[in-house]
Amino acid sequence: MPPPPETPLTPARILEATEDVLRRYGPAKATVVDVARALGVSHGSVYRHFRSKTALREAVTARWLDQEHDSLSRIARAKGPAADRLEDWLLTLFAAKRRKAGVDPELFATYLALATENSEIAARHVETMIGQLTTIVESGIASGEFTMRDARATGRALWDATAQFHDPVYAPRWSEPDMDPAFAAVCELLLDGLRAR
Amino acid sequence: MPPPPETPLTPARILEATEDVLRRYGPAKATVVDVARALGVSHGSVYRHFRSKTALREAVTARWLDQEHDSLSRIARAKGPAADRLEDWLLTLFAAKRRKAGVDPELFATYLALATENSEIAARHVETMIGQLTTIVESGIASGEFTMRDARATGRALWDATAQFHDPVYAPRWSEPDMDPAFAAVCELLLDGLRAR
DNA sequence: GCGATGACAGATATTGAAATCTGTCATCGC
DNA sequence: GCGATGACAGATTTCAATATCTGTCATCGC
Repeated sequence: MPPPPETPLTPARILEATEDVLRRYGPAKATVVDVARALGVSHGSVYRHFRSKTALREAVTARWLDQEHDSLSRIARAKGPAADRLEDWLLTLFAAKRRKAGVDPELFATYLALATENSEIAARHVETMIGQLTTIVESGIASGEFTMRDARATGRALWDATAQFHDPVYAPRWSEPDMDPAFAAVCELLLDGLRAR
Repeated sequence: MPPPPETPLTPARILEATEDVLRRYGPAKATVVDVARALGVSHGSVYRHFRSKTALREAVTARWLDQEHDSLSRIARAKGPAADRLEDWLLTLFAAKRRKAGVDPELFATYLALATENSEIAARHVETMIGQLTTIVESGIASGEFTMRDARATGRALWDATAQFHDPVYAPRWSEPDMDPAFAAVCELLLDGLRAR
């Protein structure tokens, strides 16, 4: 542990340290005191920037989830047939979640904990995701590919129907061998359903 | 606690007592000693009929899950359009799960525990359910309503896509107000997908 | 003045000793 | 002979004492 460096204590530095601590100890063991120690400050100083330990965890998780949003929203707003973009979007989401669960298990566990507790952050993430699905559905309606009335209800239905492939509670199954065909089958069924309208 | 009645100790009586004990204490607190006490015998006698505590829990849960199978399989094998029967089947399944979660929370918790541990019993239940879905899909193919190649893969996809409405990990959400429209939206989407083929 | 500090109270987690439970089996009584 | 028993070993759970953590705030030093 280095002595306090002369850089000022900022929310960004605290988040960085929190992420490290969470990765090292996991959400069950990581403490605010650990974070302060990693930064070479007292834990009181951390509380100057974040209201509570929960707020810290949420800020880290929000940042972590945001990485995902960018590439997905690019797909959602791209050109081409809505059905193709939808499939691409779902596949990319599934791949990203699977990668995160494997590569960053402790941060993934943090996210799972938030999701289980019905955190505001998790709810917001879901809303963002459904919003992007809705965008794709709307563009499909605009282009005449789809004809349903309520794009948002359809976006939510797509989100619900693919829960197995993005809800963190299912992460333990994502490494099973038959997940890819299962995903493909659900995807195909849903796309057929959309085109039918 | 009545003294040992003169009835012989049978697996059926033990299951009955186990169910009572599970309902009273819940899966976390119920012990084999409790079951034996309820029957007025020593716990060694219970082990004469069931290999382990796990085997007991599984036998109780299997019996409990079987109640569901009958009415569902009647729907699966009934006459009429496959799409209607499928909707009926899914709706009945959802209603049954929701009812059990509310009326019998301790036995439901036992089932949830088994499902979480990847128990053989839970896997068998899933196979039975997918089998019934496959039956409906096959009858739809036979009647010309549907035209997909692989009925079983479709059955599995239907099961996966409706996980939110039957997987016990989602039970806490089943009492939320927007579950019924969400179910209807997913159902409609899936049925459209089937008819499209 | 202002951010940082560390002592503090109450809440939560850890620990280790004691109690209970699971599963086995030699023995009992009918 | 045969199902039932209860003592037993090892695993697991409980419980209470202890330690650590969270969140606050009066005080410090720059």
